[in-house]
Amino acid sequence: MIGSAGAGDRAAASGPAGGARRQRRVSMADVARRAGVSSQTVSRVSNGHPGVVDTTRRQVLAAMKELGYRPNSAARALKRGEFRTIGIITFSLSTTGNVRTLEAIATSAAQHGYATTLLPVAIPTQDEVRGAFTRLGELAVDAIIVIMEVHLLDAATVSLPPNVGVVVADSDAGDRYSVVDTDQAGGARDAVRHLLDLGHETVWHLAGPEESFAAQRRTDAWRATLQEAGRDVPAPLRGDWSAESGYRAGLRLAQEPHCTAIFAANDQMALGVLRALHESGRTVPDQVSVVGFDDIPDSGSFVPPLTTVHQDFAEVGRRCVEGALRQIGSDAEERGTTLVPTRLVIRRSTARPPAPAG
Amino acid sequence: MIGSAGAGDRAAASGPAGGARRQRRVSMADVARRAGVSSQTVSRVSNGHPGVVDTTRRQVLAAMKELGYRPNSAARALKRGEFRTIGIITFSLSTTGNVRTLEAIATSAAQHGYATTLLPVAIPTQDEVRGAFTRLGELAVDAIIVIMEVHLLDAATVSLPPNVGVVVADSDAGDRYSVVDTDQAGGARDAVRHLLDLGHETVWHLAGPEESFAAQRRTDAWRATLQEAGRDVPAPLRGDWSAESGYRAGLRLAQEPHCTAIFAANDQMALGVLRALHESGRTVPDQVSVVGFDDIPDSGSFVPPLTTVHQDFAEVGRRCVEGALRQIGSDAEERGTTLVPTRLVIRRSTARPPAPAG
DNA sequence: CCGCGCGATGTTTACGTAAACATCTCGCAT
DNA sequence: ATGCGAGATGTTTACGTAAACATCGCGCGG
Repeated sequence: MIGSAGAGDRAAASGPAGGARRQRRVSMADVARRAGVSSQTVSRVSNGHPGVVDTTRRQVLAAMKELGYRPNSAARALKRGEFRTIGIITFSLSTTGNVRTLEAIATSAAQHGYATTLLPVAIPTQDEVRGAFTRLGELAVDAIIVIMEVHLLDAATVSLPPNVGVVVADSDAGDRYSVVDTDQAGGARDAVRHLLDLGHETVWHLAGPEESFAAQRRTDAWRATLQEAGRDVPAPLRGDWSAESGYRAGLRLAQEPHCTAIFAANDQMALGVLRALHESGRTVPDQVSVVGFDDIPDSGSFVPPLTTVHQDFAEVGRRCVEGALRQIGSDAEERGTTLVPTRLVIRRSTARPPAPAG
Repeated sequence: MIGSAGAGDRAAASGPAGGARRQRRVSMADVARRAGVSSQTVSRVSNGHPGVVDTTRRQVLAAMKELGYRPNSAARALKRGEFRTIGIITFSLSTTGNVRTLEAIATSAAQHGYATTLLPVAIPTQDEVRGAFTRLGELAVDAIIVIMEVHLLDAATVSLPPNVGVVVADSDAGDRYSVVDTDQAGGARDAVRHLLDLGHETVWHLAGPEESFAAQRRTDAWRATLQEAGRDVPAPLRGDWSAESGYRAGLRLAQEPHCTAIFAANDQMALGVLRALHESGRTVPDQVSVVGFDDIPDSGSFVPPLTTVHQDFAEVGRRCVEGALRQIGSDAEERGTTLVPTRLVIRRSTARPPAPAG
């Protein structure tokens, strides 16, 4: 109702030309004229400032509605010197973790009255990243959240806009940036201990790609946990996070007669491992136990439902935003790493190892 | 190098205070002073306008570099009346399709020099959607792309900013908006025909949620294809896109003795169906064939690898951006629907039906 | 040899908002 | 009764950019 009335008014005002959509926007001055007040009063109403008597406020609000007034955020940003926007740099959104973190960031930012500008970096080369930062520098953002391996960010650092804070998710650059991350090590340790507690002699590992710090930390914790327990450390296999790479690795693991427990660095690769084991005739969990990492929504529907390490991506996103806003507020750079705890979700892909043959 | 030099200069200029990050930004006036020209000349250089002699241009560029100048996009947007930004309204990013479309949109927009502002709508109520549109109206966007079921958009329409074009993905509102969508009907028809061609008597259907037009269209096409072929149309089951709901439906389908072919409305539900069939002792594809929809990256690693309908989300995203830019350029609203074709990917979850028992 | 014209550059102004400052109008205390 | 102060509202100005308009200088033709 309201909206259409406004539209009607404006169409009428635009004269016989009609249909033109890009006529001048309704400004505070227009509202002020209509309401019979000054534009400053309109501004006060618009921003909820005190010191406007109730009758006046109502008049202004009425005028706003009639005209369909919307604040011009460009002018507002220019005047205030801030954009109320957070920029997000991210790699491809093909991994669940990135997506869920992104979603949480956007949601959390919105709750704080901030918009989010998305800057995907198609190819993870330093040139691409630097380009993204350059574009961000020209963009209207008050802070930047980076969801990516930070070593690709090094060369780009120099072109970082000097006035914006940076928060990095999923990285180890706590010495240079404010980092929010899942407690990869703790999660991996829980996964390995779970398998050892079940009675497995050792745990094989399907690692994520070399360039991922998250993958590296999971691998390190896997190795450390085995060593602490005095177990053999089998050579880890390496995948690229994809189910397909998990499948290939799984085929090889299926050939290892002593392999009774596998810790895959993410759920998608675990999915591939499950398929490979299934096709190789090795049953899960009776002959081989499998643990994943992430707890993606589908993992409860794998065959069998996957025991995995739950990551609280929402919390990661929330803390990223908090960190970004804190930096915006304080004008001071932050450093250091915040870890978000994980939780082991035990389903049906893990069990006690089979009784030793012979 | 360049960046750090600029930072050094500015730190020096800022005097002994040091460390303050939110000093005033370098403006065109600063650059102009440094280069010994007028700010208008700086503007011309900055925007690549002709009519600046080469030596002057070089001086200006040098001054920009020295000072670390970055255009203020707020002022630019205010002056130009456009933001070079596309707003994206989307539901939760839990479905692969939305995510991949989003990614394609952001990438494509960036290639056209446009930024993308993300506006997630947590709860798909009309109030939420309207709120999102209100926020977008205040946001700095030249066009809006909506990735959601459009009927939730109806009530919000009235508060649509009058100057921005709207493109909708995944909807049937071609009469009111410019819509880009996957050819749901064609894909569903291909899936069903594939199963019929294999010799199945009929095809059971696990539909998506009622409120999804995509789901509805897939269901309609499934029914129509069966009817065209003169087959029985079993009552469709309904899921909510999740693997878990697919599992529940799958358990019921496993009880149907005549059910030899299942068309699930998306891959995730198909995953759940596969698990349910497996646990019920019905082998895929020997006893039951299953087809999904989407071709998510993991579907090739399901057990067995899933035959599914591939959606070209990248193309959908690209066309959304093209449509949005066209509307920005022409100041005219567009309507009508653009369909992006699908492709049936045949893997190993489909086969000829088992020979009739007895 | 002078002026015309064009290309290069400078100056003015407006975009819409909101802070800072100015003014105005009451009510209340003296 | 009157003046003072607090609260309500109006006026001025600046944010950084870029269009529109103004000016300057130089080369070339008459």
